[in-house]
Amino acid sequence: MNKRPPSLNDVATLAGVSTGTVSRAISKPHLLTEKTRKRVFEAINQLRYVPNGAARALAMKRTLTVGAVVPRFGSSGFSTLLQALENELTDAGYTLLLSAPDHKRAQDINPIATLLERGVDALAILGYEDRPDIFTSLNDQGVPFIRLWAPQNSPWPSIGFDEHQAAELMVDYLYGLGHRKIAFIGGKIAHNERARERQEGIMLALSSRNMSLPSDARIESDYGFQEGFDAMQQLISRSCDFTAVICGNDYLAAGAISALHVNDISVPGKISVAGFNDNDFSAFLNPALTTIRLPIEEMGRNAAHYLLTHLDKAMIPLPMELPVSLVKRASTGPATIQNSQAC
Amino acid sequence: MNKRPPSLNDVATLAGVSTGTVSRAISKPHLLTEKTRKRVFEAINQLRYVPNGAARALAMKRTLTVGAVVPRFGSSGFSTLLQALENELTDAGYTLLLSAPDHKRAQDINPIATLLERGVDALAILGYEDRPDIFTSLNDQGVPFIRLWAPQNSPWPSIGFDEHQAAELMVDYLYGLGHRKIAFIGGKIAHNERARERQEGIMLALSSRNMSLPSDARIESDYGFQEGFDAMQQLISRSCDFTAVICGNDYLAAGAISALHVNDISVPGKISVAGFNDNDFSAFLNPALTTIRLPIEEMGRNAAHYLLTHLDKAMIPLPMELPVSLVKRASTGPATIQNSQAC
DNA sequence: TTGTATGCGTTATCAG
DNA sequence: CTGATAACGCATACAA
Repeated sequence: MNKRPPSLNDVATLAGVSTGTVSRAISKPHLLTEKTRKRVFEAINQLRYVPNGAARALAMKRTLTVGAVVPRFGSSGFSTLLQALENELTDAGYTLLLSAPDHKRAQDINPIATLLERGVDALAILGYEDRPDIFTSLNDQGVPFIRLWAPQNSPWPSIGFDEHQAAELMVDYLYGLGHRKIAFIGGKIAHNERARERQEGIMLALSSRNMSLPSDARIESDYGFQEGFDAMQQLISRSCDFTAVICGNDYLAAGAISALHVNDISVPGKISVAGFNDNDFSAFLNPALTTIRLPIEEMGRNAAHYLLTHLDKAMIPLPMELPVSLVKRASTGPATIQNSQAC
Repeated sequence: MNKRPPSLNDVATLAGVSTGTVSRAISKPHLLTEKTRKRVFEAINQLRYVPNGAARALAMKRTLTVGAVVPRFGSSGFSTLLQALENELTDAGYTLLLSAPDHKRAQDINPIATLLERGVDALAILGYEDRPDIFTSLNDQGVPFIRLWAPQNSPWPSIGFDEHQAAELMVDYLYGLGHRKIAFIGGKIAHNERARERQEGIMLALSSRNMSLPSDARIESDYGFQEGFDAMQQLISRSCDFTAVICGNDYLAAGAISALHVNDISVPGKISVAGFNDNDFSAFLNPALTTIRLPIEEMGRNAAHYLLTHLDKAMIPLPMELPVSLVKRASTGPATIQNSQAC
């Protein structure tokens, strides 16, 4: 017979005080006499009392929980982002409710609705570029939220960085090294705003330096080591005369480098490889690779700060005079070139 | 002025029915007349009603939420594991509450307590090898839980795989290739049960084949690309005469391979590299690397199934006659050798 | 099939 | 400083 876990009431009885006192002992200890406080905590420990979050949430109308929805996070830069977000939230006493349905499931269910039902005080959302109605709706409902890794032009509270600038940085760097024929292995842009912006940025940067990206020097593929390997094999077999390759993310880059090695093409001696660094930097610093360090952790931290600020505001019983849609775009540090030390 | 979000009551009034009816319309639609059901849902849509999870949880004594605690998950195999767990739980209508404090924070706070307060129906726990009291306590409290990636000998409901067997597989494979001098770059074993088991397994497998691991052929380092690179540089400079290297995880392996390349040592021509594959397989299949495919996703799926089964049991108003501590160890498929196709 | 009433465990308000 | 007591929003047993 599962005996019901101890409640505030049980603690109160054991300590010989009222429930109100126990509640205060937990949330506002300074309001109690040394003596009663001690009595209460003794009872709490004795019973191994654990507060019931649901009841608290119901009474306080706050759950101390923040929801995050991202498209998949196993092995992608998203996990780094989420980790940073989680760290900051935890420090502030919040917990992260996660929804990361992979592609197939994303259509069936509505992760945001699920999170809202569970009761989150705020939301961090990655993706949904094609669903502006969702943000409007959240705004109408007064749910604090922020878009993660968002496109530059988002009308909603967003955090992100300038992918175009990152692309420019990269092209600049290679140009400075003397490269005039540059190939590009990018991610699929169909349903990926980030991949799209990256490609766009590359094209712009190239053309502004009077270079072009012939179609046989460009490959669009899924992010992945094997895909990068295959793509590079293709590029080689096409024998167009590039001297540098830009890769849409670091998995592609790592794969590409391997392919070059296998073909006995020295890197960066004969061909330079540069890549956007979606994933954890320290774990992936390939000495043969020039990497654009993207401010991903900063993004997570800033997102958390924005949300927490917003939540604290909400705690003060004042109407939030700032319409969410006008909140200034939070910003991260700029992307920077990361030179490998080993080459 | 934040107008209070619509409640069951509001819906009921608008639809001209009672709260009980609305409640049933949502959870047990089949019990209602076509007509009233329709009326109710119209009201729901009109008001954009979203059920209040806290209230529901309070009334039902279940939160439809599962907590997971892992030590850090940005860029590690843990993210793959969590993704698999999340997928399965989502399909079953559950949501994942995540706690992944990095090392520093793990000491300050108690993630498990936090999760329990938030109200989770069950827990999936990775780590805590040195805190048996925690599991005892959870068991006493009747909280369904499972240990993830657990050591073989855990007395609690656990899921994991045989690291020794994986190590043996690896050594076997290299032995079959003719290697007799094998080096090992492993993770730090101090606070990492998995790293410890891996090293142990390697040692056992080697000695059972009359090979040894001289101390200058063994390096213990943090998991990471750069660390693997550095470790391999060291091994090379020590000029001991190994012909193969086993790496504790794939970051180390990737770094090691890079170092070999930089030193113009052909892989696997001159030196073979093999590594445990903690991370997402498809993203990391390095053609120059022989990899032990670890059943990580299976682990996540099985963990979810175990928990869900346990939860369903709990839904049936029967006492759980099975003491948790005697539940059979769930198992995953065996680890398998993954040959690279490109070499 | 639907309505009514009570309980779930806390917090918060208001007296004392 | 502490004790009653009324919400909080929903599920459910029971009554109609």
